[in-house]
Amino acid sequence: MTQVQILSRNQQIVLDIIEKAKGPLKAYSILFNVQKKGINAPQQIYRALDKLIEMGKIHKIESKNAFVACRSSDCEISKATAFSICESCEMVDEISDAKLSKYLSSFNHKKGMKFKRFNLEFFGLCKKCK
Amino acid sequence: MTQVQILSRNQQIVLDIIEKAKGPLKAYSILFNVQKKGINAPQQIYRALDKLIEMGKIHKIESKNAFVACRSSDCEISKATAFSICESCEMVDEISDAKLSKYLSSFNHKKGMKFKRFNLEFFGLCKKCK
DNA sequence: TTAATAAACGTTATATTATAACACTATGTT
DNA sequence: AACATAGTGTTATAATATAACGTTTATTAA
Ligand SMILES: [Zn+2]
Ligand SMILES: [Zn+2]
Ligand SMILES: [Zn+2]
Ligand SMILES: [Zn+2]
Repeated sequence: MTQVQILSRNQQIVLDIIEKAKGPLKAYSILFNVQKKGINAPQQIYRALDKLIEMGKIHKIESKNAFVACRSSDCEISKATAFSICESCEMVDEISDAKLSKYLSSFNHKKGMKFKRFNLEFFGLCKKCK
Repeated sequence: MTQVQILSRNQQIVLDIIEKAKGPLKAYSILFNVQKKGINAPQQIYRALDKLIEMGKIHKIESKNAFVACRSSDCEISKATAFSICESCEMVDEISDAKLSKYLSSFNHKKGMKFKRFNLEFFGLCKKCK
């Protein structure tokens, strides 16, 4: 019974912007885009971002300090994320590959760690930029 | 014929600190540690860090904005990096697993990207913290 | 060896990313 | 109503990173 998540006003505003964007968005660029809607401070953005990440609605691209909407509906609360990132045009694409995900999820480091989560970022040139 | 890399003064100072550290170091914590050696500005740290990363002597842990020394001598110029990160004690351990590395290096995203590089970060609890 | 080129350095200033702290408001439960 | 929880708005500040400029040192090649 997956309950429909109800978003707060600010969360919805921030999510809308990220979902409409063609590429990853930075927190302060989101902020500038929503000032007309009465959001004035970074805190309001970062709070919304945190919650949206928790819910798995968006992901943070760590190497870019930027945020993208989750495109894979089966992406279980951001526990296993993979992205391809173009080093030329900055395009980011979420990778949903069941085999990859399974392979990594079952990977256990020898030294005694049991992983709860991973994030994988591939870098290269996209089709367009190649 | 792998030539011995000669490091500049500042690069050597920064590398020494990172290599001696038990865990990942932040740029500004490196800075505070080397002020006695006459390094006064963030630029000097960041420049050294950039070069050391290029050389594959250190890696950046993207999710922490912190830097660790490379422990795997065969880590080819930071093209294929994987880490395990403890969410409790902040410990970071570089993973050298030939199979994993091979698997990921040969992974090609469907949408036409040919990857040059990847970075993988696993999160969980280390032996000690479990 | 000297001129040219590239790499590293030192410094000041500034941009970018992120969090702390506090008072207030809305919402749902007992 | 009393309480707890989540969200909001705001001001201030911390932490991370780069721009720009001029100088110095090392490397190369004429
Ligand atoms: Zn996702
Ligand atoms: Zn591209
Ligand atoms: Zn390495
Ligand atoms: Zn630990």
